[in-house]
Amino acid sequence: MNIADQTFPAADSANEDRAQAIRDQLRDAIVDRRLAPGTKLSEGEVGTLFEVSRTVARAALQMLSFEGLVRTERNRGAFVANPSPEEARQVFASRRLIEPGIAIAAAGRMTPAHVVAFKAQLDEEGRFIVERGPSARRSEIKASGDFHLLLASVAGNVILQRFMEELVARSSLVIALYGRSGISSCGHSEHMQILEALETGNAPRASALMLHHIDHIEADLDLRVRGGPALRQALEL
Amino acid sequence: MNIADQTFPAADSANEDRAQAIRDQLRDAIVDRRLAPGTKLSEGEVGTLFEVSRTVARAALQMLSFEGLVRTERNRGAFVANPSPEEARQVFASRRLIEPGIAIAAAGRMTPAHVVAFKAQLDEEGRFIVERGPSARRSEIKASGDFHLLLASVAGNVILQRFMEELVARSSLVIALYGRSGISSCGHSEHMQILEALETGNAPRASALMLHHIDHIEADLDLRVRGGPALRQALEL
DNA sequence: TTAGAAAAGATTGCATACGATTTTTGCGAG
DNA sequence: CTCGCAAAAATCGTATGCAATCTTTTCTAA
Repeated sequence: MNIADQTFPAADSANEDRAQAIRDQLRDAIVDRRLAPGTKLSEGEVGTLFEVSRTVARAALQMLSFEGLVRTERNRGAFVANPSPEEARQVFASRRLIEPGIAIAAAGRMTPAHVVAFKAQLDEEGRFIVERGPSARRSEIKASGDFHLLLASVAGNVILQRFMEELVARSSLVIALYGRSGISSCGHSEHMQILEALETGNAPRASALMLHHIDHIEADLDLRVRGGPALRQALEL
Repeated sequence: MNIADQTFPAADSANEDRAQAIRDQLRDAIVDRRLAPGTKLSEGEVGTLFEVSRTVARAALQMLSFEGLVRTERNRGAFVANPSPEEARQVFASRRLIEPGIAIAAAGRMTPAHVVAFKAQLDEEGRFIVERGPSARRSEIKASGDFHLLLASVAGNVILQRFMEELVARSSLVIALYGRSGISSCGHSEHMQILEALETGNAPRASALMLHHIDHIEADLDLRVRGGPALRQALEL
């Protein structure tokens, strides 16, 4: 696996917790689907990959399990989460509840610098959409999530920001699992509309657009159980 | 079945993760104000107290730091969180955003068993209010939080439920820090009104009542900085 | 007397070791 | 050939040890 392809520990992350750095890399790998749901992440393996002891690897896995990206079973190990359709629905129900409010808060705090950041974000997003292929699709899902994270950071509530980080990460997993193909071009245009509403300070419109946007994302999922949940459970791993 | 499982942490949690059991006890102590904000929680001390190694104590502290109840500083240790007024405002802003939606969801899922559980909860809450004294006041804060947690469990979204657990725990800390005295009797009656709306399936009313209730809780805080934030920062441990 | 530096002490970060539990493998009986 | 069972391997849970870092104390010099 090329998950730990970071050569030098950057000066910044060397000063920080190594477990946190490993968590970030693993999270990226999970959200990008380089690690498939259900993949076993043994402490020893993660430790050797990142050249740390099991202690540190274990701490990283524990953090991911708090975020819901990894499920751990006692005396068995850690596995990349494999969210059920029901979990997927709850993720989007949570987003429907939270994100319109975040959009309203953000609309009242937009600065020109924020607008610039959003424009750059949307440009990047657009680049991945014109490309095709599995790699571009992964980047597209990630970039789409980054839009929502940027919005949450503008809203200025660190607690809600952390909630959104978790929800966006889990959404990426869900989209990768249950997503249909040709969705996100429409998502991109909706992001642009939302930015427009934010720029003009039209909070109600931004909020309503966000709600529709989330609905559209969820509507483009195929949440029917494939072959029944029991079978799925039995076959996984 | 949702409030009944708050029994003694004896046989069940001995079989479970010990770190989790320690986390629960520490969280209760923090929420109950038996551990004052700013108190140092050294790994060794926690370990000896609970008769486990530093490894296990460390894991428990890490969990609490994820929940925002404990703040850890590298190479310095863990301390009971000391939320700033700004953090307090963000906690309640988050609750204003999330809890009305939870009330709506819960209103659509109430069963007679839920009603019984709520009645029992409110009875207990009332008992602590007639009593006076610091111990009763702590129990009162905790019982008041339990009402909101029960509501979240009825709503049936495990993700939102976890968010609410964090928000309620942090709220308890904030109330203990910034709360004025004679607040909660009014809170109790509001809880009863909310239950009434839930029983009759009046979701909009339950939602509106919840919003007012949160406003009232926050209004009864004194969030003025005491002596300036710089001084506060300088003096605290 | 006080400022500053050096040593002592305490605490965390991390690695490693060992027992416990689970999973896999190997082998013989049916 | 399949099934069951026991031994082996793998993996986790936890304790402990050592080095690094931070804090406190102590000692010296202006």
